[in-house]
Amino acid sequence: MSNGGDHDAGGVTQLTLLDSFVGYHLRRASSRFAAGFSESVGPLGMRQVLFGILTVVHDNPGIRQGAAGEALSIQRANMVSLVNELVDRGLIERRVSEVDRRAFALALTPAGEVLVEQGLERIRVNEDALLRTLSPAEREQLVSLLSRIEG
Amino acid sequence: MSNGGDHDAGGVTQLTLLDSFVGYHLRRASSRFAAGFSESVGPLGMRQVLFGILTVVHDNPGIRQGAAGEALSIQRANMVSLVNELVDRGLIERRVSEVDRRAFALALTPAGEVLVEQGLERIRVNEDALLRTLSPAEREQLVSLLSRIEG
DNA sequence: TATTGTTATACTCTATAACTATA
DNA sequence: TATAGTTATAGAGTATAACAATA
Repeated sequence: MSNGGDHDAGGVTQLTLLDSFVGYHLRRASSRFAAGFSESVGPLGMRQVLFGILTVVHDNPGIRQGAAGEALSIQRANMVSLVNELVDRGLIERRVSEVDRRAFALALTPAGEVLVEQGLERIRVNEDALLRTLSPAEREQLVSLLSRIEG
Repeated sequence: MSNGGDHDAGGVTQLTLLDSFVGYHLRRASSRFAAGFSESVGPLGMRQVLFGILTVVHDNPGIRQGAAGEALSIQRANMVSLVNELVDRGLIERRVSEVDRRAFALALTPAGEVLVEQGLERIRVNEDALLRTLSPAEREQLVSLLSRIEG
């Protein structure tokens, strides 16, 4: 049948060009994990960025707002509303630093600690599901390769 | 010196919790590659999404707009303005499909073909730079591991 | 009825520039 | 003069719902 040169509607879409690029696969895999995060941790009212901030503050109690953003590659200007959101929800305590009155020292509240623990558990379950096709060794290798190209 | 419990300003920020998660590393690596893409291909007026569409159309001349979006996980509604942009810039030709008059058949214009070639070359250079710390075998392994967790 | 593309809309993430208060 | 945080704003990616034309 002539289809006037149109692409075969029943055919498989080719991705030859994109397939050879690492950036393309990173983009797809990352977006898949982001979707999994939304499904599993979203019901706790958490987004990836917000949870990232919580964990950094968990690991570094009293950290300055700017330093927390720096660790996560979030710009100062964008940290403001994100931290506000966490403070408003009672997950983070923000007080003026005693060593530099320009700065804020961030710490988790008890509610914040609880939410971090709940989130971690859900992320673990989610990642185990998404990575089920990889052996533990392959999974380690993936993390190792990725951390070597992060910067 | 007492700092009232504040985080040591000169200390290294810990990322213990995040570090164990694949999703976190994917997010960082992907964002690094996206920045590299912007730097190298951005001057051609290309963004990752737009270039993705061009390559899919290149690989599948006459493909329906919706099928192209599907291959890239772009929703129908969001394809409209993206394809408009490419058509307005003379990179893609959009004509009513001869086999289904509801659909558009997409194809690259000569200018689109040229831009794809230019873009591919720049992406190659960029990826070689970002992946310089990996051996060819490790690079292949990374792509292989990533494609196994994409879907 | 189902599907293709469209419009309208909203939320989030990211980026820049100009401002304030403290250092 | 430089730094920490703020405000305002704009661009881009992504998501949903309702609609018209066609199958």
